[in-house]
Amino acid sequence: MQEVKRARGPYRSGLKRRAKIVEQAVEVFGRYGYSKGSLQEIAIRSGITPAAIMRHFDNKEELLVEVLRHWDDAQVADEKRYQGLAYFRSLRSVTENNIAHRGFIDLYLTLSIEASRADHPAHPFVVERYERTMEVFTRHLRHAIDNGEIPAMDDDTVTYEAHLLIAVLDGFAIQWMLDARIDLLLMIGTYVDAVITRWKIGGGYRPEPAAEKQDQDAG
Amino acid sequence: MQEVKRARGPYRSGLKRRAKIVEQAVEVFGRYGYSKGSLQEIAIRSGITPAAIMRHFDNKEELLVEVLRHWDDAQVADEKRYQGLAYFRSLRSVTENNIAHRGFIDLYLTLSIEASRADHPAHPFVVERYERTMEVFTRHLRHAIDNGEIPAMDDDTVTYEAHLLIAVLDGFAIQWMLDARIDLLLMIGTYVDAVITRWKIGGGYRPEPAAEKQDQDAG
DNA sequence: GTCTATAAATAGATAGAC
DNA sequence: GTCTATCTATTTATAGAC
Repeated sequence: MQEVKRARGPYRSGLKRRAKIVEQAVEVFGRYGYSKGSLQEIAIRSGITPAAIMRHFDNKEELLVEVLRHWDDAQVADEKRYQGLAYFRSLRSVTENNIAHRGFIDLYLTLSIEASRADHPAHPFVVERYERTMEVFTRHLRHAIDNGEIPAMDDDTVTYEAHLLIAVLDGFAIQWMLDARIDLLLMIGTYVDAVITRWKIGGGYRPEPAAEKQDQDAG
Repeated sequence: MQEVKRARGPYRSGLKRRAKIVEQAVEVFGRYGYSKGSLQEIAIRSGITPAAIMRHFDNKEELLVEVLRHWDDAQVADEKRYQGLAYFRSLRSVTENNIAHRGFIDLYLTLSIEASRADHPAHPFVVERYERTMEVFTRHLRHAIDNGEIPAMDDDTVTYEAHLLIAVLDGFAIQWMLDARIDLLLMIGTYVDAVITRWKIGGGYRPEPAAEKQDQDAG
């Protein structure tokens, strides 16, 4: 995380300062959200003044864009290294990495909620990132099916399992933010192992549109 | 939801106005969060001035407390009407109710993230509410076990399943906030049905502390 | 490239008239 | 009980010296 982009070019010190600002912005936006996270706070942490930040970024929104880009770079690294079930197993090490850089999880959750309104500067980014995650999850699940790692599922089930996995990851992250004592790695690892086992025995969850439930197994 | 507390006492009109303020505060805090949600916005929606709000509540934090109390009243209603698996089946109608009053879901998620810092005014409330939900879920799960509705699980599994259910509910809610077109009721209903089926066949998920996974089933 | 000083807008909160 | 007017603090952003 530190010492990235140690450029030897003509403006190396400028870039280092800029990287420092972005690094602190990740933490501040993660902690307080984009709206409430102030340039003042970011400036103090960077050992700088708000006015100096405005020399590096035209406005606050530009800084947010840079933060999101920085965040994305750190996340898409392992995406191509694993295929099928191996990809889902790798979510454990992804989680380890996220825990080590807590600012990113804070930022992700905070922005996911804050940017749910369409007029938020980060809204298009958050929506696009969510759709990309859905695409990645469904692709690897289909890959696992096509290669015989797990039995077939229909399209609705594949889509639902992807939604469910994202929900579990996000939901556990919320619990971890609320109480850092919980073992996030264990909870996510347990789910990943369990869901892979479930997929292998053909136990994908299939959404059934409003079947007028009879509660027939109630007593 | 409307017309609660139609008091016939000496100060009935005052209470009606106060209720109106709280009602609008739920929506504003839900939409923008507590910090960014302004008294100005609440005042305009209530057809009133910010100064008038301060006559009803000593400060902004007092208003938040009232909002949380109001929210809680609406939620704990059905808690005692169902036991064991029937309680988990009732989560479907709870979801229907939540969808009908979107402001509460917004408020819950927004505050869960925003109030994760210990210095937030709503932090103790959010933590306590989370622990209460854990207690309710584990109690009903144990009730289902004790009454023979489902096979036994060890304590760690019961706890994990409660964490997991909360994560799924929260995670799906996030997705719904980000894209209101998804069928939240179907997604939650599908999980509830599936997890009950899974519990019945003795398929509770059991967390296994760091067993130095061998990846032996990798392919 | 960073600083000090400051502008312009908005926040929560108070005073006092009615 | 609600209003107008105002206070203080904080926000993003700009101007200009160094």
